[in-house]
Amino acid sequence: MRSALHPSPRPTARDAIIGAAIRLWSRNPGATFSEVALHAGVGRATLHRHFRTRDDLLTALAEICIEETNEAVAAAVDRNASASRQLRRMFEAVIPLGDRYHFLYRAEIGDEHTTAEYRRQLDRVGTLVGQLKAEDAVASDVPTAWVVAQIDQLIWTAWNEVASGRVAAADAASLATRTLLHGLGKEEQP
Amino acid sequence: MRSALHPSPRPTARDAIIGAAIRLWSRNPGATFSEVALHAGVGRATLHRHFRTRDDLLTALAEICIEETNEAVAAAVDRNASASRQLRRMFEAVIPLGDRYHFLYRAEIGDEHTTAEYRRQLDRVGTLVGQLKAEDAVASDVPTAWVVAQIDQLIWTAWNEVASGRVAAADAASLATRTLLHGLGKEEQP
DNA sequence: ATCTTATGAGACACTCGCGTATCATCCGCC
DNA sequence: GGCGGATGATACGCGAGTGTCTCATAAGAT
Repeated sequence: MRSALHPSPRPTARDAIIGAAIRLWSRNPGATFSEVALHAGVGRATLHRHFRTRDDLLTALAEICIEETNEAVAAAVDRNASASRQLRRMFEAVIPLGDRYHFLYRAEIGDEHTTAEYRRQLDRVGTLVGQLKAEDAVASDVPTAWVVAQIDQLIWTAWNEVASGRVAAADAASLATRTLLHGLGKEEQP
Repeated sequence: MRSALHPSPRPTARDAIIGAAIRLWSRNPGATFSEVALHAGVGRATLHRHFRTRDDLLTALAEICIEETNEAVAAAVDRNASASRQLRRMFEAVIPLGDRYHFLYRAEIGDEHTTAEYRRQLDRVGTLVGQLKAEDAVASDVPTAWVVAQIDQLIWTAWNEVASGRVAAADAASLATRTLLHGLGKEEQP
């Protein structure tokens, strides 16, 4: 247990590692533990002191991502607003996080607690989809799972296109909302 | 060039390898060369005889996928039909292939020829998007890159949902078309 | 100044997957 | 029956990545 006077062991080191890992694995998901240490300006031994194994670091990042996502959504979404407005705000809150966490998309997280937490996020999206259907913003004959999958993919695609410079970051959230709710057809667009 | 008398070296072996690799890597992209050999009912040495390295096998599968996809699309699409109809037929033709080739989605193919061929496929989709815009099936203010990315993602998502049993295979193509062109909103649907 | 603590550098052993080589065997074909 | 090509089993060496350990050192706290 750490004393209150030493809130954490040299916060800078841990943060440097996390930052470097995110930056590195975003570009190369297969990057070595040694490379992470190198880019963090830290010895490999030190890295192992903070995160015993590679998986430990990975799951730590996943939990940070989930936490940060939850906070961003909670801060942005007004639960009294309409579901479609909530959706829009959610996109706006989450898409900017993509450049930090998109590499987790295909990461294999073994940790139970983390995967459970992720499922809860998807469940919350499922609830939102239910509300969207209730207020006729989404057709009720479309499987909820399909809508949830689309929202997930939309977030990823949005980040990907923004990162590659093909789409402006400012446009991404509205493009995503529009794609989901109204599609890319010409007729009838809000 | 192989003699006509020996059309190919024991076609069964090569085919068994390809089939096993597809099946195995679909479930576990990181599966070992040895595991592929095992599931193919073939010695690891034999596997190396047919495909010298792991990458050789991977790129071979990628080329097979591209080839098969091209053929499926060519057979299904009537180039005289409307662009939106072509899109629909493309979805119908390609989505069933997903269960065999979806694992290539995140595979890192180094081979130049293969990646070039893939780019040509995307370019062809881009051309189709241009036609969609020309006939006002897709709004012209939406970046073409975004539409192409959506089509790509739609194909992947469609397979994924079908494979997990959350969406019926028969519905996937029309869901994808509808999602892209009209979105999942309730109002105004064809 | 001293003592604690985190750190960096490096060495070490271990595992795993890959690629190669060897040899006996089996099958189809002449 | 004999021959040649393909195969299976096996062994070997190699390199990469990982996790552990030790020891000297630098930074901070008391």
